[in-house]
Amino acid sequence: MVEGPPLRIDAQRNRARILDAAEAVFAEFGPRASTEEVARRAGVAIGTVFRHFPTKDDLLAAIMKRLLAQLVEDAAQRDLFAFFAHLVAQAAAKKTVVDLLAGSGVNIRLPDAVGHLEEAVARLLEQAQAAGTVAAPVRLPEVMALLASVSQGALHGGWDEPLQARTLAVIFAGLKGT
Amino acid sequence: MVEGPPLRIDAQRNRARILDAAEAVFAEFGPRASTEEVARRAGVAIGTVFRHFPTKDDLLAAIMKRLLAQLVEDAAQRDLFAFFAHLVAQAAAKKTVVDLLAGSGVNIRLPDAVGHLEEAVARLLEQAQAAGTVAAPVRLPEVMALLASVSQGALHGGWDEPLQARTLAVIFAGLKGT
DNA sequence: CCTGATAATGAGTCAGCACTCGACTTGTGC
DNA sequence: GCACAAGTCGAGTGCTGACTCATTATCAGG
Repeated sequence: MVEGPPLRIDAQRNRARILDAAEAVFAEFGPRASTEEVARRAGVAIGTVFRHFPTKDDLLAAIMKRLLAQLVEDAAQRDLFAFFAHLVAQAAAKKTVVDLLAGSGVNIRLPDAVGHLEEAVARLLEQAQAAGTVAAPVRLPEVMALLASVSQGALHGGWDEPLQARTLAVIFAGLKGT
Repeated sequence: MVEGPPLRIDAQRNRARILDAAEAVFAEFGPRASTEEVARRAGVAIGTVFRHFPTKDDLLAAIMKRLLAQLVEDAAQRDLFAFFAHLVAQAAAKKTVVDLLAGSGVNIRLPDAVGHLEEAVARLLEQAQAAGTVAAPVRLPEVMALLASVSQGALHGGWDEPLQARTLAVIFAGLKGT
């Protein structure tokens, strides 16, 4: 993360446009969408995309980082159950995050960004256990696993709202324990 | 499913080899693996693969059908909980089934094969509810959703055995109800 | 302004992969 | 055996998509 001299303002603007376009495109078509499509939607030549992100994976990594940061913020504003529901509801709209949470496909490692999300969820878990809405023996790893699973499922399965609710109900009951 | 005249025996043998190779290759690399690799591992020229399966999707569909049939059989020999555990344990070894259960990526429709699996799971669910190990209000769709989710999660997350157990414990508790 | 550095452009390169097809080989019925 | 349909072979085709680079346009400091 070495910072050279600051970017020229047109470069900053393009960089931002590219990130926005990439987020939209990858959300719509998944990570397999072409870089050209991103460039087109950003209103920029393809060379420009590669000047800012030398590799497609770099571009992916950049938007993942943004999306994860967003998730951390979302987590801070909800309790554990609401966060689950939020993730599921958003899953379809955010193919990319979900795919990342799953570590699927692309060659990306964002250990610290994921770490921050884990911390946020850890806090929610503590609160829930303090409030007695989640049983004591439940630990963070299985909560993360369930979050990842359920968002994957929701994404690929295209669950409708009632199904979301019923599936989450089972998981919530499980977290609460007997 | 119109059957022409029976295949020559060498053709039958090659067809079987191709299916086996495809199952192995796609399990290892996912559906993105190249058809050439399948041909290589089957010890067959690429043209032969395409003679038997005019399209890559046809090949995918064929092995999916086999794998689903296998799953139905597995289901018949277990109770619902054991079947969950079985799926999770196998997930990593069977990228393809899981991806199919999810309907992800490839253009395949195998409605009846999936239907059979649903029937099998429905039977397990009935039994479990009769035995009181699953709460009455739980319905088939959420059970299927959980199966799909958890196998996705296990696949992409690379869970180790203790994590599998703990995650399943939460879900089982949820199914059993309060 | 002017000028050097910085950025944008987009046609072009290269590699991978699904799929084709004409030449060749092999099983099969007589 | 023989003839011919059925099957196999694998180099070739076309397309897609990541990435490059010489040229051109734009910014920023003096």
